[in-house]
Amino acid sequence: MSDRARHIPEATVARLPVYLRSLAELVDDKIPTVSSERLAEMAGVNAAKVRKDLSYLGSYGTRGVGYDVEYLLFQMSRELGLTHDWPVAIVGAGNLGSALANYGGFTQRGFPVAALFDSDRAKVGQEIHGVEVHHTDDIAPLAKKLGVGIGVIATPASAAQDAADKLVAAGVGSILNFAPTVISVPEGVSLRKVDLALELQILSFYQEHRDADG
Amino acid sequence: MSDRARHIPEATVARLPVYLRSLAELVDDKIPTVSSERLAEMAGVNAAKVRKDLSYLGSYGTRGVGYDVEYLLFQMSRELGLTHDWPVAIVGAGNLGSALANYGGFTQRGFPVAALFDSDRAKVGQEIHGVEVHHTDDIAPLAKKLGVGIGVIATPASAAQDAADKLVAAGVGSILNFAPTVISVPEGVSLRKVDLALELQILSFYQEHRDADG
DNA sequence: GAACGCTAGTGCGCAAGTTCACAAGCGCAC
DNA sequence: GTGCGCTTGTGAACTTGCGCACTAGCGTTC
Repeated sequence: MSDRARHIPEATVARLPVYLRSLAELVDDKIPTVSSERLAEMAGVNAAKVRKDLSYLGSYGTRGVGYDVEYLLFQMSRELGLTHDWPVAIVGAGNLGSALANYGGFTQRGFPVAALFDSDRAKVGQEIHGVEVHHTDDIAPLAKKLGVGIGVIATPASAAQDAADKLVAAGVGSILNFAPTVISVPEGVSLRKVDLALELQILSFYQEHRDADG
Repeated sequence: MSDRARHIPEATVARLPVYLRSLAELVDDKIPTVSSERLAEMAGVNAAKVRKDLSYLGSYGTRGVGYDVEYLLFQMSRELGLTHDWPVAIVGAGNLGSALANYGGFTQRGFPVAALFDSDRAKVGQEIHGVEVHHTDDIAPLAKKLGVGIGVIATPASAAQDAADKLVAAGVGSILNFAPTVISVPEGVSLRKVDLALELQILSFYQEHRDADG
């Protein structure tokens, strides 16, 4: 069980939070057990996939019955590292950075915004949603001091790589990049990206080819 | 050439906008031709993958030389359907919806915000970034009238499915969902999702398992 | 015009991910 | 306690995607 936890496929990891959300809904509705089929429906995937995904966490189901919702929720939270908070640093206090800092969903889900950074000295010292803006030169000492493990890049594309380098230098192990550019990080650092324009362009492709393809 | 355009793999489609951005940079720098290797470096992928991806669009390269940047940029824009604007409708005029409407990047990249919708009558009639807020009941007639092909859902999770249904009823063929929930759409409608909390939870997993895995 | 250097295009084996289908096994009914 | 229905867990086939390594072919030099 704990042996195979080391080899959870990426695709499975990306689905775990979706299952987690579904389980949270079931807890709210006071539903004690759930079958893979029901969970699959809620998560928008195939039932076999649910069972295989969950099997990577261990054998937490009961044949003929299903999964104990609360127990599975706990085990999954533990596996995802959500039993404790992850202080987050946001680099870039422009429109997007401010919006993210103001967005309560982060703190609520265990990702409190511990610090904001910007390279514009005029912004340094300001408070956004109760978080003070610091200069990007201070990323390393401050992020370390605050125990930041996850960094969010909300800078313009031109400043993104520099922000990433500084976050990595500060010991940050995971980066979520909102800047519309490719950034590179050393091996061992996790990197994910969110690019709104890119998503729309992908949809544009399918929209453009809709008629032609039937 | 045009035969195979019908079968471009999803993974390739998702990378095309990244190449497009790289090509735009090259045009800005007045660089006339580019090799697959250089393009791969800029896009953060493998050179062979670049060549294979581009070959789905047609044989636009020259052996021994590389790709003509402007010509490839044009062909790719055409393929992605970016030679004309795609009016977008945003459902949900809360924090996120407003932020998206205020974000100039959409219009700039050919996705003008044609309409905003909200179920809260108090918000109807307000203007956000020059776009009037309409009631969600009016999605069908208005979206059709404005020629909206792509819809963005920025509602709370509880209202997301209803928003999707209304967009689909309005003839919208592609939906970008920001609500933290799974929504279902009829076959033939493209659906992509952006979920910030989910991304952070995925990073949390790798952060939590960093030490154990070496 | 022949030979060489360079780069696109692609066939093929491999890896990752998905799905089917079935065996294992739990709980309930009688 | 025996049998039946239900649901998990997983082996195995299949699909998709990746990347190496080779071939095709353009342009330039001599």
